[in-house]
Amino acid sequence: MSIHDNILIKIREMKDSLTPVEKMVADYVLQNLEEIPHLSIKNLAQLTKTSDASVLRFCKTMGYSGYRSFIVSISASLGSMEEPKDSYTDIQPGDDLSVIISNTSRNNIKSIEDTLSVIDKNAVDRAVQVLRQSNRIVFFGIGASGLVGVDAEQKFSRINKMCHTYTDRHSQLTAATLLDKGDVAVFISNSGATSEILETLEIVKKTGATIIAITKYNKSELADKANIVLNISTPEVTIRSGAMGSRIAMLTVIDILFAGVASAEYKNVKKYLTKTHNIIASKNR
Amino acid sequence: MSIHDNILIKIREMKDSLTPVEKMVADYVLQNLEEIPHLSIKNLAQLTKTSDASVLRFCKTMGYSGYRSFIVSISASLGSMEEPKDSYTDIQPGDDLSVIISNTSRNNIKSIEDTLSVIDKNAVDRAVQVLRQSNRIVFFGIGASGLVGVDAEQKFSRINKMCHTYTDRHSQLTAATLLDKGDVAVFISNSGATSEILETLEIVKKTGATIIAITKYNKSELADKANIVLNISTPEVTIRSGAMGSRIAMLTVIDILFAGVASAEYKNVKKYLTKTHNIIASKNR
DNA sequence: ATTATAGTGAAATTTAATTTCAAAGCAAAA
DNA sequence: TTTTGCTTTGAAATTAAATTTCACTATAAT
Repeated sequence: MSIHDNILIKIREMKDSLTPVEKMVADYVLQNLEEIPHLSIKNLAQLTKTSDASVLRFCKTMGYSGYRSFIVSISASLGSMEEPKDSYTDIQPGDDLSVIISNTSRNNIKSIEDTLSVIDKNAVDRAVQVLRQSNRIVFFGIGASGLVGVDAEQKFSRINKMCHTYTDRHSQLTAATLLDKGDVAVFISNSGATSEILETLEIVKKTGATIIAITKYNKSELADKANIVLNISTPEVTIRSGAMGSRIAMLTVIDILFAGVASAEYKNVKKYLTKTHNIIASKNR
Repeated sequence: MSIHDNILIKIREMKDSLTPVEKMVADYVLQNLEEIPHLSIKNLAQLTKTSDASVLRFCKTMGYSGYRSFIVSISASLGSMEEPKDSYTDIQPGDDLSVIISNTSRNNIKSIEDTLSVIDKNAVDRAVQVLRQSNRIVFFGIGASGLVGVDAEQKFSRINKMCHTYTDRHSQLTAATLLDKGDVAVFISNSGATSEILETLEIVKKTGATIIAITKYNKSELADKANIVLNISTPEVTIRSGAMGSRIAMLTVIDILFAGVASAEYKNVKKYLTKTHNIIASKNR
């Protein structure tokens, strides 16, 4: 039994196959995880209104060799439970460079981690289906989000998907008008409230194209009107530091979509990827 | 004493103020961390060729109330030690979507973490100085790296730095010719061997502008010829999945440079950031 | 040389963990 | 309904572990 198995999960899983008294112990343990390691078996028996023999039986049933190794395992699980994640840390004036380096990196990492935890797997699934079946894909994004769109275009082009990115109001409006039922419009906007994006959104709505939104986890007009919403989590420290985290999260969502499509259509996609990779490699000799 | 204090560190710190016998125990514990939680105090006394009383004294000296709570703390520390980080994982055809989601995210996270560990703080320091003192900054990158350059341009523009990005061979060559002593050229290239980039590099070399390279940790012509090299670490699974990780690492390096410059010049920079933020916000009402 | 003092382990004591066993509960069979 | 066999349970007995006490040793200071 590995040290990294979380005991909480294990207890919950086993709970159904426990005897009534064992279940009482299980419940108490789950409710009072933190204090368990400091209790003696007798203490725990009293607290659960059972007997020490029953507590020990519980430990054995859970697969431990005795009370001691049960305690050890609980402690390890407690230790591995993520410590209260430090929140995003804005860069302060005059910060030491090594602090800047580590904070910046950590913020970016956290942005990915948090996105992973808010993203709706089901929505990703639908998005991948829609992208696969689409005639063509257009990406809409302004500013930093526009860059994410360009990145997406580069990726999806490599597997021979018809796609294009529009990064300014004018071309977005034009492109939006020309969309059709079988098309997919991917809107990329952290706030979900960028005025240009909303303008374009209105027009796309009328065309019947499927709308995918990549936007922060929050109510927004964009999120409301999209057919599929892919949420990202982003640091709230963007004001001074210039929207650093959100691109990273957005790019990760793009990566996921791309990987989802590429993996599902691997047979076809493989030859494209090899070809596009080779041409670039040969040019770089 | 928090559960999240790492005991290894604590023992090492205290080691000097321990008695000889206690030190023997400390050494054994450090050498055999994993097995300690399963030993009784008598076992440990035998293994360290001391007595149970001494082992207990050791625990007390370390600040624990007894052997039991010492064990609990060791277990917690063991639990919190990061499990062996899995390496980059390529996406396989037909992978389950949730696997794709988590692998993609993890690869991106790992790319940042690894970059953090290979990056040379000193080089970053010099890069920040150079960027601050420069008349203007130009970014050179092709393809995905070009996007990173554009991102950098967006950022540095916001703090009123003269800068521009060139993403194709033609405009790069043109811009390179016009560089001067006080200028900085930032080359962004994962391989460090992109032919267009090397062409441009030759020209920049002659102008006397300072050359910063953002490139993977490896020998390369670019790394050789640059004045300052900022290394990134990138997954080696790029062939099929389309250079996913490296952008993220590159963007993080850009973030670091930007934060470094912005933090050092905070007084001036603050008003720019506020202004640029406000104008965008007001437009989005 | 003598006296503190800190460090140590053996033995004694206390406490905790484990095992054993008999009683209680309960369901299926007679 | 009663009997039988099985499971569950806690009290008591046993064993093991942790803690305390205390006397001995070595070393440094007087």
